[in-house]
Amino acid sequence: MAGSKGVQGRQAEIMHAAAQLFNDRGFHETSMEDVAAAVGIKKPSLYHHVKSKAQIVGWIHDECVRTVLPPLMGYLEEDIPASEVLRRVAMDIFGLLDSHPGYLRVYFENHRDLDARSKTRITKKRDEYYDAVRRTLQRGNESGELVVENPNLAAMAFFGMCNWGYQWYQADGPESAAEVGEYVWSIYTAGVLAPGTSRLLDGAATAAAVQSA
Amino acid sequence: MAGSKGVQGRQAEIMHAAAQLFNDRGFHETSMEDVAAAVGIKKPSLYHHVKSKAQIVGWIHDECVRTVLPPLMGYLEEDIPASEVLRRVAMDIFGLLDSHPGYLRVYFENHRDLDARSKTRITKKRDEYYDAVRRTLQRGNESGELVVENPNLAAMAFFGMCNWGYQWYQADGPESAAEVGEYVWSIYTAGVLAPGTSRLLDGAATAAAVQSA
DNA sequence: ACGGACCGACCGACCGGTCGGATCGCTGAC
DNA sequence: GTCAGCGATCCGACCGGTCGGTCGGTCCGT
Repeated sequence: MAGSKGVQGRQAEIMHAAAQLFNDRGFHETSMEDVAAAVGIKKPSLYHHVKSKAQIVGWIHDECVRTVLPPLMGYLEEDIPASEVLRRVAMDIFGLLDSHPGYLRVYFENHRDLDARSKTRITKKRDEYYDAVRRTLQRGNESGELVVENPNLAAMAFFGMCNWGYQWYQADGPESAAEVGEYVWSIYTAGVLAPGTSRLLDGAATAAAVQSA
Repeated sequence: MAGSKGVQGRQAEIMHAAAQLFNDRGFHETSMEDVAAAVGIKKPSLYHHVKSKAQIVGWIHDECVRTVLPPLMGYLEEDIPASEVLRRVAMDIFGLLDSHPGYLRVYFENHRDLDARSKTRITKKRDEYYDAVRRTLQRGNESGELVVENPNLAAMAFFGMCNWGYQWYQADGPESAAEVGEYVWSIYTAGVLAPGTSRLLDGAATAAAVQSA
C-alpha cells in the first residue's frame, strides 16, 4: 500500500518546494498559499494535488525513510564488518542531507504534524532503522570488532553525529557529503584521541597522559 | 542589561511550565491560554507577567546559554587537557537536559520564534560556545593530545553527539546524565573500535582484525 | 486608597480548507 | 475538419475556527 514508487510528477514538485520552505521559514510559518506560490499556482489549485498540509509532511517523511531504510536492510544481509555498516549508514544520511535539502529538518522537527496513520507507519520504520543500527553495534561487540558497553546509548551517539547534520550541513559547503560522512564515521570508530594515549583515562588523571607526538 | 541573574519568581515558573508544554505539544500547538492554565491563571493574567509569547522563548534561550556558557569559559582558563574540557562540556549539556527538561528542544527548534533583538544576542552566544569548542579541538590537535584534521567538522560531530540528546534523553531513564555524558565523551575520544584494530582500516580489510579480550 | 494580581469579553489577523465556476487540452463521432 | 464532450487543472471568493494580544474592570492585601 501507499505505492512503493513514492510520490512523483507534480506532487513530487510540490513536496520538494514545501520541504525547502518548511526548512527555511518553518512549518507553521509557511502557509499553503506560500507552497502554492512556490510551484506557481494558487491555493485552491494546490488542493487539487494535495489532500492536506499534513499529507505533504507525510510525503516528506516517506521520502526520507524510502531513501535510507532499504539500503540499510541490504547491508545487513551482506557479510561485512559492523564498522562498515556504520560507515555506509553515515554516508547514506549525509547523502540524504545532500540530495534532499530540508527534508531531514521536517523529518525530525515535524513528526507530530503527521496525521495519526502516517505517524504510526513512520514511527515503525524509524524504530526499524534504529534497531538495525543497535543490533549492528551489538554484533560488533560480540564478535570483538567493537567495544560497545551500551548499544542503546552508542546508537544514540552515532545517530547524534549523523542526524545533527540537519542543523549545520550545507550541500554547497566546502566538504562533500561523502567526505563528511567518512570523517564523522572515523571519529565514531577511532576517536579523536591521539594513539598511544591511554584508553581508560578518567577526568582527573588525564592531565598526566598528554604528550605523544 | 537583561539582568545577569536571569528570570526569577513567578516568571521562572511560567518559563518552566511553558518549556514543558512547548516540548510536549510543540510551540505552535501550545496557546498562551495553555501556558496560563499550566500556572493556574487565565490568559489576560498571564500577560500581566509576560510581554509576549516570544519573550518566553527568549527566557528559555537565555536560561540555556546562562547555564552552559559561563562554565565553559571557566574551563578554558584552567590548565587542563582538551579532552577534559570536552568531557565537562558533554556533562554540562546532558546536565542541562536533566535539570531543564524541554529547554533544549525549544533552544534548537524555536530559534526563529525569537524576536529580532534576542535572536542576534543568542546567536552571538551560540557562536561563542561553538568557537570555544572548536578552539579546544584545535589546541588539542596542536599539542598532540588529539588528532583533529578538521576542527570544524569535529566540533559539529561532538555537538551532534551531545545535542542530539534533546531528541532521546529522558531525565527518568535508566542512566544518569553524568553517566551518559561520560559515555558519549568516551566514544568521541576513544572510538568504538576495539584496540588493536588498525586505525586506518578500509571496510573490506576489517574482518581480519578481530579478537582481543 | 493604592498597587499588584487577576479575569470576562472582545478584536483583528491569519490560516487550513471548500465551493462553484472558468479554462485548457485531448478524444472520438460525424 | 470540426465540434461536442469530458476530465484535469486552475482560481476568486469565502468560511469556520484559532490564536496572540488588549481593554476595562474587580478583588485583595497593606
